[in-house]
Amino acid sequence: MKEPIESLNFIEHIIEEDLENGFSQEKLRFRFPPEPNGYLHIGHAASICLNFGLGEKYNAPVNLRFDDTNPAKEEQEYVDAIKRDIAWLGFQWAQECYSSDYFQQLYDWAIQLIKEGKAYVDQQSSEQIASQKGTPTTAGTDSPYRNRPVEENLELFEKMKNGEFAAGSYLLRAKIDMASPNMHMRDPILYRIINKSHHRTGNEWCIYPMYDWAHGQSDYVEQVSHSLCTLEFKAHRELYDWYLDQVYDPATLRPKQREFARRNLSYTVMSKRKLLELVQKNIVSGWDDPRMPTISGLRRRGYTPDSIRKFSEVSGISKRDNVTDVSLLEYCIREDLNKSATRVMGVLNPVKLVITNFPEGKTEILAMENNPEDPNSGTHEVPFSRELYIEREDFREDGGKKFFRLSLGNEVRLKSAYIIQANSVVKDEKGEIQEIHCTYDEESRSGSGTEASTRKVKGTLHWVSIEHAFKAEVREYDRLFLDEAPDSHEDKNFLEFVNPDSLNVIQEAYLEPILKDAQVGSHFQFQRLGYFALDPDSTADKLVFNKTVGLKDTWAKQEKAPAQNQSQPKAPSQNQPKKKAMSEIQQISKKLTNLSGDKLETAKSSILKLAEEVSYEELEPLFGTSVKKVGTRIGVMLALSVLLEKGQEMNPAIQEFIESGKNDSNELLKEISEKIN
RNA sequence: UGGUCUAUGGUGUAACUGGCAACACGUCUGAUUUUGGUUCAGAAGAGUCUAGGUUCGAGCCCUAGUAGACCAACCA
Repeated sequence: MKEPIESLNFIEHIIEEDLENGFSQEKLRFRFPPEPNGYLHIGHAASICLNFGLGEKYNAPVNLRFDDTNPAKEEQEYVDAIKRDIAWLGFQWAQECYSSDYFQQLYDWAIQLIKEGKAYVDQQSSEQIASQKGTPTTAGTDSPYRNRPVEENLELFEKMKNGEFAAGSYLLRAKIDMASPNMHMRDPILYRIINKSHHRTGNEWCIYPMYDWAHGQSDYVEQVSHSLCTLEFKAHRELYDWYLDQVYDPATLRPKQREFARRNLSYTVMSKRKLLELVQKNIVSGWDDPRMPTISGLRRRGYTPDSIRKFSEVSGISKRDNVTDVSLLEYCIREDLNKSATRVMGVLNPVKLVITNFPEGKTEILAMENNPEDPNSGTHEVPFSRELYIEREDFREDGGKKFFRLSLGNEVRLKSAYIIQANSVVKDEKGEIQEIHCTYDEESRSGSGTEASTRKVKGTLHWVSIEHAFKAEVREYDRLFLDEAPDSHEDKNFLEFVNPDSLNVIQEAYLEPILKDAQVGSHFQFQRLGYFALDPDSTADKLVFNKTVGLKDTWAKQEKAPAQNQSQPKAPSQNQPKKKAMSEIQQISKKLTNLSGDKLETAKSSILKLAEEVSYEELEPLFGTSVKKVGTRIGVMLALSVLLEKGQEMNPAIQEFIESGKNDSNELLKEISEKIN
């Protein structure tokens, strides 16, 4: 047996390489650096799992560092929420740090920069500075204050710090290169004046460092070895390094910034600004609305920490743009909950079922398995009686062959109870079914071991006893957006894609008695329906359950399929533009050399057919197809033969292509080329 | 239009110093099943954006294209 080689992501490759080059493992140190201006989402989970995962893997400390350099946006509420979420995910940070812890050090370094002539105080308006900055394609121009004497800079900066100037009136800028192709190097701002109270430093400061100045230096102070961030900071790296150069002491560790792609999830948005907008416009109930891709939303929805960590693990880390399918996230939570969730029964859309041969007033207590996946999970008691609720969708007067549920004259099993047969229905004046009357087989009780109890029946239904069930609210969720990538449309605002039916509230679901004791944080499988968790909105009088995710439902898929075919014909060709024919030929041709027998023949004939719609102008460029792509050359040769038959005149290019075909080592290509003339 | 980055089945990721393109989700069969769930067995689906080149051999190296992303906040 070969050990499967552990596959590393590119960050791990970098670390391994560093280690091989002599970097000592004890010096490895990471950090997760959120700005406390919003809640963490599933995209952050990727970064959290990356950094803390690396910490676990290499036994290295990981700091939680709040990047709190902007008192105008940041709040303690977010700090608390972020800490709660990371802890909930099961990670422990080595130290809780704040960029604001380093304000004094940062200030001292700034003074040093000024003294070295590497920073100056500017006093222009933001418009002036912006216009001097140039554009990505044109160089910027120097500020008139760029060469202010050191002494004057020192004096002004001192006054900035002392609060002698109005907000926005003065700035400290690094003196780098106004002509750099990297916009971030065009004399970036180090400090601005903000007259706001900071959540940690209060009114101690009125000048605040910018991200670039604070971030890299914070990494340095903490001696973070690998500073991982998302791709949009790639362009900042040059500045990160420049700042570091100014303060770096070779006796210490020098942090390195590396960038990876942020994780996107289909049918949702992943930017704090947009999530905030959903909250502020009351499109959702809050940051922790179960439809939100936030950690707190997922938690409330019923996702487990393990499922989110698993999702991050299987999603991986890379540098390309991505939109991960939500089905992967759903797979992760189903997999986790299948192993652990207690099985219970609840009916969401009830119809009354009367067992006419069951004694009136009698209650039978049945045992139901807590979890068939776990033999040690035991059973719990479920009351059974003459009048039950089952799901309305589980009955059809005439179900047909593929309907494995209850229909007139047919038998099904009631889960953990008896086998019943439907006999008649009672309808109201509108024709809607009010009651289903059935009879049960007294000998068939589940687990009784009788022959009748092991009888094969068409299906098994979940149910609740009307007398014993209690009412609860159930909230079902669908994707928040109808578009796979709602914020990827230049011409449309993401809010246009909000799914109006993302929340479905069932006021009166009927649940088995054991669920009265449900706790927030525990997970249940409502048999045949999905996984559910108690919502914190629950009160003693009224419980509220959130549907975390449905069970896989191949029946629903089957039922939907024919309808979809009607409304959305996915058939290509026909009304497609002509250009498609050529690319379709290329598509088919590619795999030609893998085919044989009938498959090869059908491929060839479809190429011949498609060739009817191809013009010589489209075909000719493909004569140059490289020799190793035999399949494509065969396809092109076939198409050529059709054109020639249709009267295409011979020319040197064609001649040459055919000759090359005749001399090819591939038999099929040879054969076709020779057939042409 | 300048700079930087990225391109591998429908989706997300692998493929170590070039050596039969792998895994997971999804999709489709079939078996098992007191959940149309789970589990099990299997299948389809990519010549790695295009065109050249180097090489015995290229997803990987080189050249030129193409497409997408990011960069001009006193945000992070």
